[in-house]
Amino acid sequence: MAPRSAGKNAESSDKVGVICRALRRAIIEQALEPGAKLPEDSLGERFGVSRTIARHALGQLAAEGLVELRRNRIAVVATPSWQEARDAFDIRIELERLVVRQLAGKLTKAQIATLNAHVDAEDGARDGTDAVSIRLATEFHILLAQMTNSPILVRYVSEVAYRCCLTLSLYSRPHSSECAINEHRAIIAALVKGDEAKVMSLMHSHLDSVANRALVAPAPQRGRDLLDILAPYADEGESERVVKMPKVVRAR
Amino acid sequence: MAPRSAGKNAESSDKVGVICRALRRAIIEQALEPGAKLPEDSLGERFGVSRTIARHALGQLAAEGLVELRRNRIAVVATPSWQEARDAFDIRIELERLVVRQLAGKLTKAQIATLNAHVDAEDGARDGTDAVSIRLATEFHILLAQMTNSPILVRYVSEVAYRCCLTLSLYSRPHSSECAINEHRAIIAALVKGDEAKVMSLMHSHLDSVANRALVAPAPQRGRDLLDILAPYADEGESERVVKMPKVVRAR
DNA sequence: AGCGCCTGAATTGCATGCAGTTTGGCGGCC
DNA sequence: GGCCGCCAAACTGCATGCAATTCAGGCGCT
Repeated sequence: MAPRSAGKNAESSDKVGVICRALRRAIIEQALEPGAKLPEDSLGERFGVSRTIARHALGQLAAEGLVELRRNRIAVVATPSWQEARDAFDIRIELERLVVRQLAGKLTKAQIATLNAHVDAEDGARDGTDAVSIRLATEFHILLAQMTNSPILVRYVSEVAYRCCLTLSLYSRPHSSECAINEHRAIIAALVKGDEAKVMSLMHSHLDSVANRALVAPAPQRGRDLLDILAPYADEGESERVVKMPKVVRAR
Repeated sequence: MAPRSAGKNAESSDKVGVICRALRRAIIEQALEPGAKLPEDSLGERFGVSRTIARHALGQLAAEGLVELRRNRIAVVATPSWQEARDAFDIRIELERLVVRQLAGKLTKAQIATLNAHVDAEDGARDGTDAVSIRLATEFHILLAQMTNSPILVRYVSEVAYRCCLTLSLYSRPHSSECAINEHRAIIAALVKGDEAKVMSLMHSHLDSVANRALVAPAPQRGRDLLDILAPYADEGESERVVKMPKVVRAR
């Protein structure tokens, strides 16, 4: 909540940053599904800025892998392939092992309190929407990364975590996140105890289980990613030759 | 060399991409030292585009951590702190272990040939400038990452490798890179042999040795990063109250 | 001489305008 | 009826212009 004076990257306090954060959040809360169109005009209008700024924001998000930018085409929310999702989780596991390795036994009391408070919040939001639960769970991991005081690590963990979030909305069954909360508690406990090996294996299995629960199977027989792209829209417009986008930018 | 149809990110074939690649290369070859100013006009003029495009390119590079963007201030080539450099190498080690783990024993003949050719090129460039050697060594690692066919991994390894390059120009002694070449050859051999554990430990020690050779010491008594920032300019303009930038954007 | 203010040049922040490309739908043709 | 080509609308790619901010140097004051 605090302004977080640590430099972060190129989007603090300016309008581009506002748009980026808003879109990121909308994406990970699945208000914007993969494949949703993001026209520069609509974005600019929605946020009260010109296309130039909206465009710049899209560029940043594309660099993070959250949106896809094709030349002369409307930007869309990224639709990672199943393989990319798998890769993202692999990378995430390694990065987060690094995080907890650096953190084991080195947490301050205040940090421990912060983490516990966050997990309590996760617990409290259990009866809310799935989207909020997912966001909070993701933010727990980012919170951990931030405690390493390594901006680079924060950036990479954040990015890859967001990316994983994105894939959850594509390939995941509606899952209960209770176990995740317990696993978060276990990780905090191990971190406090300072057992480096333990906490690394906990984190590993935690992420691995999330990945396995989420990335159920390569889908029926997905030889083409076209199927993946159409998957979210399979429940309506089945008689049309070409599937129209059910929701565009959601506002206006 | 092929157009590489794989989407990559938001900067293929457009002018922004050209500028990004040029600047990246200039930075890792140390033609642009950390702290060098990058005014939008000069960039635009140099590349024959408008400020808008130059600005966008700077945004992308900032997202990669190669340039620093401060509001209302001229963009500069990033000057990572010693700690950030250390962190970058830590992350890089983990990521590249992941790379070689996926690659061990799975290289095609063509890939092996490509790798060997690259190392030969490194060898051939040994009597060239240091900058070229460093670039080639870095590109070897990126080449490896590309062979995983994981775009995400490619992106992260590239970024972090570039970042490490950047730090080399700040904290490294002029080192001979011959040993690095031999280590590269050893890694290829182990990859071909398919010994996963061996290749991972080789990669680990390879990067670790580079890091240790490079990041010699925390510098005299760097309580302030101001010292780090001024370090590259310590050899001239010593009588001035405020140090002027020795070289601006190098062209015009 | 040293210090601070003040002013102009340099530079960024951002919106707008125009040109080129894609899109989607309509009408004609087979 | 189905298919192909054309056309207008939508959208992006990019440059330019204007306002706001920073920066550098000079001037006056102490």
